[in-house]
Amino acid sequence: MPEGNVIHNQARRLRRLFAGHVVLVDSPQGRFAADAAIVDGHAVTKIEAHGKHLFIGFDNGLWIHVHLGLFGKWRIARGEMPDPRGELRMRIWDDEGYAELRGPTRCVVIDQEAKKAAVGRIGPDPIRKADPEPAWIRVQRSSAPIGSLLMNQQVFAGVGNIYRAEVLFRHNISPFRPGNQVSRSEFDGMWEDLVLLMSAGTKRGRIDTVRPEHMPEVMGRAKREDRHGGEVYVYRRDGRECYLCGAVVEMADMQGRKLYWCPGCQPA
DNA sequence: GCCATATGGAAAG
DNA sequence: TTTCCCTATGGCA
Repeated sequence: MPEGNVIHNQARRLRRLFAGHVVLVDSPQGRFAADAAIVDGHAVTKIEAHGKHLFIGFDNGLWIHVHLGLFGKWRIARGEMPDPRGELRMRIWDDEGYAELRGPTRCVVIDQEAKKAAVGRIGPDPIRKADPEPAWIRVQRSSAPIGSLLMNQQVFAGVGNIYRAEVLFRHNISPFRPGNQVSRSEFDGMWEDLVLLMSAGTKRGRIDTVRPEHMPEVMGRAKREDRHGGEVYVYRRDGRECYLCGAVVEMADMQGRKLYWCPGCQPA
């Protein structure tokens, strides 16, 4: 259940474990078996994360392309590989460690050209400190709500439901405001914030968005509330009071995903 | 056991 | 805009 920060974090861990190593690859579940055989026994040359996409490169010029989707999970560890358990789509391992992949939306072997095309399909990734100009152009020309544009991977690669809700809160912008009514300075502010928040999220392996000066207010209450690994202002806090203004945090469906915002801090 | 839920995205209509 | 896919887990009987 990952946003871009998690994918970049996993890429780093996989890199530390396997970069330069000859590895074995299989698919206990069977659905990746034919593809696994193509890279099995080859050396890993590089591992890249672009937005929520992960690419594992091999010395035969091919790549494993993984997208976790909503349910996908990696288990990455040093030591001896355990016996297969559950629906195990793919395993990569050597003498030093192993990685297990379950439930991905996408896991296929592709060539260099297809890899390049996949990267080209997505927008700039804040974690890669990409040039935000293409995102600004899309936002500025669109009448779609900014809450929807932030989730569009062709506009902002790697942003997911938590960062979407939180960055809008931090900049006091209503998720329903059309992209073409977002100013350049508001866009720049959100982009810079995403670079910092998502980079920090990559290092820590969790999402924290509460500013240091607000931590005292938050900590007193957060303990009794929903825990999901980080401290946030509005994500999954619907029905509870905003930490800053006291208004009740709202929730609505936006294109099939749950959207959270504070009507007090983010007026329409 | 059953049901709802989850940080996502593509295909179908 | 709706439907479908992928898997595990936690709450409830």
